[in-house]
Amino acid sequence: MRLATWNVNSVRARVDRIVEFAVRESVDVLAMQEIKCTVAQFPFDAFAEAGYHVEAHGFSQWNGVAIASREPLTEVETSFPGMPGFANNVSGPDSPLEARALGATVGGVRVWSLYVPNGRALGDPHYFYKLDWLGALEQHVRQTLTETPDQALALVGDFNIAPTNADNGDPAVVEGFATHVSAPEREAYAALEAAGLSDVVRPLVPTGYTYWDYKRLRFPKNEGMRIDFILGSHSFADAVTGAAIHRNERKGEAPSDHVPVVVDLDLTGPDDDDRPMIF
DNA sequence: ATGACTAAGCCACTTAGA
Repeated sequence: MRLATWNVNSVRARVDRIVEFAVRESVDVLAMQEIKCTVAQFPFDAFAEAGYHVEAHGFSQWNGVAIASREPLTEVETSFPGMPGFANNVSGPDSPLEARALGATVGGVRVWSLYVPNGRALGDPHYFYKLDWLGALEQHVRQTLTETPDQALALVGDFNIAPTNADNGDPAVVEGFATHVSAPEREAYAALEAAGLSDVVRPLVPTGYTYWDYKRLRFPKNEGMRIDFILGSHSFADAVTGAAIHRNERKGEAPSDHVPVVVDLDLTGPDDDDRPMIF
């Protein structure tokens, strides 16, 4: 199975480009973030013509997540337990939920397409919302992997955190003055790893950014950030056979500011033929 | 000068992204 995640920054503005990529790269499951439309506005037909089922979740022009898959998606959820909402600068369990999470099962893998809140600025209500949101996500991962430790679980998407200084090449994003690189955000990311997940791309693709700001020639100067990740439980990580960051998707006509991140999985499990026969 | 991209909607300005 080939699984990809991509913050597409409006699915309607570049649907042809997205579907062409999925077909060209033989992507089986494509998790998307920032679809920037309602479910009613989603261009399902273009995906269906290319052989993809789609589950989409979006309320408005803001946020929105989706998963396209060649095989049908089951057990679809539009939030994880405890996920806080946000409206009118108030976050918490009583605020309306935003369209930032979509969970579905395919090929035995539980996939979450996630668009972690941006945070806007250090100290902004949205920043505390981001930290609360990540804390609830960690709790969900912890609970899932306590109940079913061998579940192939993947959290994929735009985490809006550069976990190390090497993941930030944008000179405007300065530690101590900007979101994405603050200690609490990095601690929230580390807590996901402590809960039993690992970045399955980094061992195979140690360097490279996944996002470049549209402004100030960030892409030609390669002043980007690595903020889009595929985090997997041990069963998922053990099945990974390859990974890629498709930097070329930042080029050309009307690109997203993010590029796709892809992993290949061998989910057939241990080969019985390799084991000694015991009578 | 801290600005100068992009997308969507109450569409010619505002909000949001990061």
